[in-house]
Amino acid sequence: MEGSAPRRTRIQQEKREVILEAALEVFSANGFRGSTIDQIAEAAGMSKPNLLYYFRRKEDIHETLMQRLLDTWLAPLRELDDIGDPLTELRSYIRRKLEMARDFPRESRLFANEILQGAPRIKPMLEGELKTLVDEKAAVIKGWMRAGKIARTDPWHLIFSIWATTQHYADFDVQVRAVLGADRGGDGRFEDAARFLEQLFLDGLKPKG
Amino acid sequence: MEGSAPRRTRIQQEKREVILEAALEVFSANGFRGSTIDQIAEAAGMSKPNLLYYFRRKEDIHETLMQRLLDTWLAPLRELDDIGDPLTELRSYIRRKLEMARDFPRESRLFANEILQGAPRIKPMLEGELKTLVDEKAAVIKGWMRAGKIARTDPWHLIFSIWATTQHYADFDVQVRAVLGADRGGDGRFEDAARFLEQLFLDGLKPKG
DNA sequence: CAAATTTTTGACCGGTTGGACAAACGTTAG
DNA sequence: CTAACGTTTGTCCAACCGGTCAAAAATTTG
Repeated sequence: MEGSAPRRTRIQQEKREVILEAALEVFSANGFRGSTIDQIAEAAGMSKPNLLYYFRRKEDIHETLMQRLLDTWLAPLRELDDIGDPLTELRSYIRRKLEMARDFPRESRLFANEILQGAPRIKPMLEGELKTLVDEKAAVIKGWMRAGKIARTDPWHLIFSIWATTQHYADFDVQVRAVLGADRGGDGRFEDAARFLEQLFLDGLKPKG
Repeated sequence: MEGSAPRRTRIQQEKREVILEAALEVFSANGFRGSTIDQIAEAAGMSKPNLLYYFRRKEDIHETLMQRLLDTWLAPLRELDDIGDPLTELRSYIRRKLEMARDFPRESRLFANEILQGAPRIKPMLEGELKTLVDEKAAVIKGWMRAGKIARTDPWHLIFSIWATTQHYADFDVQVRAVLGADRGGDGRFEDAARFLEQLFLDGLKPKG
């Protein structure tokens, strides 16, 4: 267990926020090893030793960032609710995830970076908390299938596909923009994506008989 | 333009292959900046100066790796053919991409790493060669839609969704395994994924009326 | 064989990086 | 004022990292 939360002055709280904001910017753009304390300190508008007064090690910043991220990151899935129309629930889950990709791309990339490197720092959480949550929601989805509310398929892979398709617009943003080009790669791309994903997940590609 | 290909001895060709194989392993696991020449040299079974005799700079290794990757990486999309049944064509494209995620996960992660960092080294290729290819195939898909062979939707986002869902099994492998757990996270996960994706892309989630 | 060429290595270098530290600075309370 | 406490900075260090270099070892060529 971790000891009780340390007492902090007002300045400490504020400066720590500034540092975390700066670190999110730097880490998500360069990865953990690709980022230097100096870069974060400069982005936070303070000297390196000053930064190290608030976070004693580079890893502490990353760890704090990751802990906060995970809470908000899984919130949409937690909201997936047994009551309410199944198709509507799934549709709004997809929409919420896509909105997060649009509004919090740095968080998405930070997470993607961590997973890509083999999740050295958060593997236990993936196998514990995350797995539990997904299993729980998979059971909910299975219930919908048994009730004939949605087509029978694999709930786990369904969740993976929602993660993959939505986060793609944050993690692979450069590629998406490059391929769509100047005209279609503007702000409208998220609405296009939302329309497409809704159709894909509800109706698939078969032409309407 | 680049000068003509340099003449190379047999040993040079072989050792360069060994180095590239080792570098793929190291780069895909740690990213470019997270990898050291020493790590690659050790994985290749040679000393650092010896490795630098074959590739004069760390970036040269990465560049060579990336050039090779892109050819094989886009091969499945190039094969997407106008002749033949549209749904069958798309189904086998998805299958091929999923097989690549299964058989070449390191290549997938190397690519993902590059894109995540903003594609500093391959952006021109994304905006040029890749965009051209995707636009071309999007036109093919649009033809299928006009002919009523598949449902009308956005071809570009359709391609994105295929990339996202298939590459997810390589790039986010740790997470997939963690969530599926010991029993379902084994070799069978790719077959489960194939079945799921086929159903998703063809029929969507609406229950059969 | 010997000469020429290619390959391998140990030693080294300059720059960067994460982090330590003590001293200085600022603020607040008595 | 002064003492106590929190904050900031300049300096420094050891480890690491990409890359050089000269010289040795191995291989190829004449």
